[in-house]
Formats: sequence, structure tokens, C-alpha cells
Amino acid sequence: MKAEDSERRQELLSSAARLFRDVGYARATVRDIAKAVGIQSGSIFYYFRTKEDILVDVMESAMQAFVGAGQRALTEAATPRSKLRELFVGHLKALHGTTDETAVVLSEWRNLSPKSRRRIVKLRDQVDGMWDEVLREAAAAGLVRGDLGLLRLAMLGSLNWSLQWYSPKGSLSIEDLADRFLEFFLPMSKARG
Amino acid sequence: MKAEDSERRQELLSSAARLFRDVGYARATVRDIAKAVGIQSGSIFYYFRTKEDILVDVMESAMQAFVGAGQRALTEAATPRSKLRELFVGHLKALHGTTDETAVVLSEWRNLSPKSRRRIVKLRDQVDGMWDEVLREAAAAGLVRGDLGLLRLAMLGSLNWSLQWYSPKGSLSIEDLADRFLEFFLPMSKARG
DNA sequence: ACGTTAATCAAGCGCTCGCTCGAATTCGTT
DNA sequence: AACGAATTCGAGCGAGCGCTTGATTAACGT
Repeated sequence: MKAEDSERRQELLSSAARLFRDVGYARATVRDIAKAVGIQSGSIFYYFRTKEDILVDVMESAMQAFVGAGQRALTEAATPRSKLRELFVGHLKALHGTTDETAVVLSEWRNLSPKSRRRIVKLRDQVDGMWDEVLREAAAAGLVRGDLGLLRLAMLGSLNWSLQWYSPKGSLSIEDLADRFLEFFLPMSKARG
Repeated sequence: MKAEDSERRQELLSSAARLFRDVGYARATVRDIAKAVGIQSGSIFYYFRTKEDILVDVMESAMQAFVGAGQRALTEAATPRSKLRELFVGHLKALHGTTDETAVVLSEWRNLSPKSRRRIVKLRDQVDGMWDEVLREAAAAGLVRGDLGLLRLAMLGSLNWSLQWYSPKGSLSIEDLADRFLEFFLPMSKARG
């Protein structure tokens, strides 16, 4: 098995992701990451050229989670309103889910080299494109109005900020949260689709 | 003049704040901060016990800027809608203004000790209280509905996220941005006050 | 059983970091 | 001018960092 896609490598990635999320990229040392999977710190560099390479991998797959959530919303929902709802739910689930530590992609941009940053930005643009598509349909259906680019930024801001206060362990489910937020942004049209 | 409130100390604080904002707390070294004001790195510790003390000071005065913005909005605006608008404008101005580097208070919580964190949280709660007060009035006037705590989180999320994309140098003024965002959250009631 | 390659270890290099400290300098007061 | 206090310097300590390297072990096809 090639080191590029070995099991150990995945193990390292997910341990690193959790550490990056919990204490931040700068404070998470390669020794910490190694200890989390039970190997010596030097062995990490058999799988990754640099510590930054680990971050790039983590952030890229985190962004991919958002892309996937968006694509699922677009294909599995029919009406503009339900597409928007699924976009909300999918985004929140990606943010607060347990599989990937997608939170890292929101807070560690600073530690990326310009070249790596461009790679991630491309994925982010893909996500933005899907939102804009759904928002255009929603606007055509009279659900929303105003500058749709600004609306997307407002919506994503609200959703992403949930990282600062929301816990899936609480009494508010992700679906409920998505519905409440959705009502803030389109209070008219109670049962339109 | 006591070292507690000397001019040099203020100089250090504002230089440190800018560095924290630009490259993050972890990557901003005390040597960087010292060089920015033209002294040796060791001299910093004549004014601050630790590097973290600098961050605490920066974050505390940043939070104070938001408190001040909120108080101004509450006293200088009359109707619920205009209070909310001034809250939006004041918050955005504090975020993107040139006097304080308030952005630091949103991104560097992780580097605070539990004790320091509690100090800042207290100020944040004060800000939240003002928002809730305005939102209660807005709800009473029929401007908004739903869970007001969630609404506050949604609004502040939208505003705070602007840090990721908004630049005051662009064609969109802060007042315009505040108005557009406000319309997203209360599209009915065009001219209600 | 052997040889080859993949995977891991153990040690440590070179560097930067926050911070210390005694000496030197500046400054206000008399 | 002289003194004490406030301020700054300059050198460096000790620790932790990312990363390297040569040796060592594990895994596997033949």
C-alpha cells in the first residue's frame, strides 16, 4: 500500500484535525499529533513533507465536505425553499458533525501559504456558486430579494458563527436550528414549498 | 508617570493589536511588537508581565469598543428600528474602524487563560444584553419574531463574518452594508420608524 | 529462508520563542 | 552638579519547536 493513502495517514489526518480544531494549528505540535496516534514525532514526516501539508489536507477535505453537502442539497430537494433548507441543514451538519473536523477550515486560513490558499479558495468558490444558484431560484420564486451575494454572506455568516455557541448535545437539534434561521431570512411564505 | 498608563504602553498595545490582527497572536512575537515601536524586546516586560497580558488588554479594550457602540446606539436612537440600525452600524464601525483593532476579540479566545476569558465574557454578556433589549422592543413593535436569542446570534454572526470579506476601501459603505443586512432580517415594515 | 521494501524508532540539530537580569542611560527634582 | 527613580539596553537562558537522519524492525513476495 502506497503511503499516499494508507490507513495510518488517515489516522494522522483525523487526529491532527481534532487537535487543530481544539487548540489551533499553532499550538498543536507534531509531537502532540504523533502521540495521539501512538507513534514517534519523526515518523509523521514519512507521511507528510511538512506540518503545513497536514493542515492543507485537513482543510481541503473539510471544504470537500461542504461541497458534498451542497451537491446533495441541490439534487435531493425539489423546490427553492426546500433546497435552501437542505443547504442550511447540510452546512450545519458538516460544521457540527463528528466525522470531519470542518471547523478548521473557518479559522486557520492564516497558516496557509498563498499557493495552498488558492487551492482551498477554489473549493470555497464552488460552494458559493451552489448557494448563489439556489438563491437565484429563491429570488425568482419571490422568497428573497436584495443583493444575493450579500444575502449569501449574511446567511453563511449566521451559520458559521454557530460554531461559537452551538452544541449538538443541547436540546436544539440541527434541523430545528436550520428551520429557525431560515425563518429569520424568509419570514413570509410560510408554506410555499 | 506610572508605567500603568504611560504613552509607551499605549503604543505597544496598539502595535500589538495590529500584529495580532494581521498575523495572529501565535505568530506575532514579542520581538515583532518591540521592533514595531522601536525598542528592544526585553523592554516590553517592563510594561507587561507576560505576552498574554498584552492580549488580555487588547481584547478587553476591543470589547469595550463594542460596549460603547451599543450604548451610543441605545441612547441616540429613538425608535426600535433606528436603534437596531444604529446597533448594526456601530458594530460594523467598531469591527472595521481604524482606531481599535477589535477584530482580535473574535479570533483569539483560544489564547486566553480561563481567568482572563471570564473577564472578557462578562463584557460580551453586556453587549448581548443590549442587543436583547433592542430586540425585545423590536419584537414588541412587530418588527421581528421568533426566538430573540437565536435572532441575536444570527445577526451577530452575519455582522462578524463581514470581517472575512468586507473592506471599507470598497464601494460599499458601512452604512449601506448595515442597511442591506437590516433589510434581510426585517424585510416587512419598509417605513416604520 | 532470504532479500527487498515499507514503516517506525531514537536521537538530536538548529532555530526561535517568551522571558530574565544586571548594567547602562535618561529624566525630573533639588 | 548631583542624586534617585524611571526607563531602556544587550546579552543570553532554558525550553520547545519543526524537521532530519541513520539505524532498526515489520511485512511480504518468491
